[in-house]
Amino acid sequence: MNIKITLPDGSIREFSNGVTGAEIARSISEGLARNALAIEVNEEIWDLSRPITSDSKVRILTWNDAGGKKAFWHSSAHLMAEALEALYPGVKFGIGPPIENGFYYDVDLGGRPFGEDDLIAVEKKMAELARKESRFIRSEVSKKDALEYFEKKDDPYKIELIQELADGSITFYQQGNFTDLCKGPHIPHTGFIKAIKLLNVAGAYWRGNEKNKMLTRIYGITFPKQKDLDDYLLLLEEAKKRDHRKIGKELELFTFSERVGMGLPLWLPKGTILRERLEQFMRRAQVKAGYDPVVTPHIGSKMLYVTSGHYQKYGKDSFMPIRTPDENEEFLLKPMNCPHHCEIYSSKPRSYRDLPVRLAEFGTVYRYEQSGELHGLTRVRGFTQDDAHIFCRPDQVKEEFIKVIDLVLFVFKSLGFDQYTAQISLRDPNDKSKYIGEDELWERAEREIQEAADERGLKTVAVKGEAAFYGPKLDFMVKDALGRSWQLGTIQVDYQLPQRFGLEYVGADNQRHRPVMIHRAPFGSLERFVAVLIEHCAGNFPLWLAPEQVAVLPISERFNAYGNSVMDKLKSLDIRGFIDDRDEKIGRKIRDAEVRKIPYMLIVGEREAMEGKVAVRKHGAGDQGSVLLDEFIRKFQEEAAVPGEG
RNA sequence: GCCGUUGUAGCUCAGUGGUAGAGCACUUCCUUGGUAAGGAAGAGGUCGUGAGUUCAAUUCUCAUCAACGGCUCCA
Repeated sequence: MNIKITLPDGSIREFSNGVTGAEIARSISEGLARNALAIEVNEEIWDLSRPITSDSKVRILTWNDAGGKKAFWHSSAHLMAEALEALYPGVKFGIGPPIENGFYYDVDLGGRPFGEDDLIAVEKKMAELARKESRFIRSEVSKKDALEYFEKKDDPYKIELIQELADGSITFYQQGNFTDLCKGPHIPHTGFIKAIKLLNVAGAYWRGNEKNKMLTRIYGITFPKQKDLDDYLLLLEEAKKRDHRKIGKELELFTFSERVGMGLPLWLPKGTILRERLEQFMRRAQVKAGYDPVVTPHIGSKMLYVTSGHYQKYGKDSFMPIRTPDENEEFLLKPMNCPHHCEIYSSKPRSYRDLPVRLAEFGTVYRYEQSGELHGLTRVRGFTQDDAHIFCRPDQVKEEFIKVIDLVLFVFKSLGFDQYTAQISLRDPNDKSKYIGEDELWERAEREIQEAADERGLKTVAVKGEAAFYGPKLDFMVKDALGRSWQLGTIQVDYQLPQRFGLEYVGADNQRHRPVMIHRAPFGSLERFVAVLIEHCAGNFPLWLAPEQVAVLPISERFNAYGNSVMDKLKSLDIRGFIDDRDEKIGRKIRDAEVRKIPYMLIVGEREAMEGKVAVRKHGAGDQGSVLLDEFIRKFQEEAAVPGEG
């Protein structure tokens, strides 16, 4: 009896019942058969060797498919486990999944320390075992047999896992001398794994629970070709070079001080210029988009947060309240700006004609983050949000969403983030009790967010159950120059705060209505955004953002006077820069300016001084020849224009 | 918060149970040099902080703080 197999191109082929993925691949082409790692069967990923017994829609997966990589790395985790077992008999295994880049395995080495040398030894063993081309053999086992196997092996972690599985759904995979509880899928054999690198070791609690025993987590990555591994290691190196903490130090953008406190960034003069340029850019874009800037204090009465509900939910995780000496009133450092903005909204009666009201503030907020989570500028305890709250009628949500999406995309485009996606976080349809706000409002908002995103051609993934309890949201992810994803801006609908603060407007029907609130922050936080921007452009900021745009470099001290006159002229036009009038040779001055990533160097000597010219050198591009100073300024100002202006 | 690693000059890093060293940066002098490091001299550190062991601690032990790699968390 034959079965019908539908291929990705829509064509349907007949195969005999029990055909395997490997056979289907071979029927398509030898090349595909050689590169095939797994097969997607009706949206499930299977081993290539598993018989298909009913009409199915399939897709052969190779290294170029996410599913193929996943199987590859999952198999690599098993290979690592096999090597570990060979080298350290008695080792016990937790879980070993594939991750975004590679895989890990949590193991219990019985208290034995595990260091660099061990990583290399395991790597070697893995390579040796990979060459054996051991097949990954799937077998279905009964719960009883499964438990028996791991009891004999004395592996408490696997036993715990099996106990939670239903009988009849348990599968083992075996390759070489190693057998593991695993639902698969796996690549055909270990020989595909040609390049192996174990990256690092870290502690991780069994099942992520700190009450449990800490296991040793070994991270690794593998590739089908050595070249791929080399490229990946280069990428890691490049990422290290671009680390915003390193560049931030080198370019004197920001610093931290133990005396000030951890997670509290100090913006140095050059970093402040960068930050203020971004602020100004956003301020102007927001004025154009109909926002009203507001300013609110850094602290607020504890009652404000009791009203907002944040105190109840986060009070124990925030900085302790500040008490006044006389009345013993309590104040909190503000962890967000919305409650203050709600009070601004309710400072006077609002008519439906006034809506939407859009209140924007670069609000600095303070949140107590766990000490282990602090990281450069991306995770800090005090940061400034490019925050705004839109108070609108329910019928305006979609339109406002579209406007915010436009603003966010404008920001991304202006800063060179060409690749982005968005995640729509929706309610968990199985448990609506977790959320506040009326059903119809939710349904409408969720639908309208999707529509708004679609209308703007935004690539979105909708994830159910990820919404905040107070409303659905849209989060933006950008890909940086190295292909890494970062979560930046966010737009959130909120039904809760308007209710808690009793916000109202008078409708056309002369009745009181509750506005909907939209929280949004295109940058997210300036700190985090600057960090991402630094890593994206490797510290080579676009001209309009560069803290130092121009360096004037006199050939010798004899031309310092002319250099100064050039500098004065530039400064009078708000062009940022400095003159390097040190007693150094020109080669040295150029090198120093290049290292500092100054976009333009203006070299001035006898020839330039005579003719009122400057010799232009562009960072990273070299000598551009001499032009009249005015000519340079004209071109410079064109290039340095702030996006969205002029 | 938890586990692990680290902490020496402004930066990057050597080093030692007998109170410290390099390169770059800095200061001064020589040099006035045309597109990525000219030469010389000098200055600079209670070796993260506190305690303990020792005749003697930057070095060994413990505690503490911070950074880093993870885990957990994230309004």
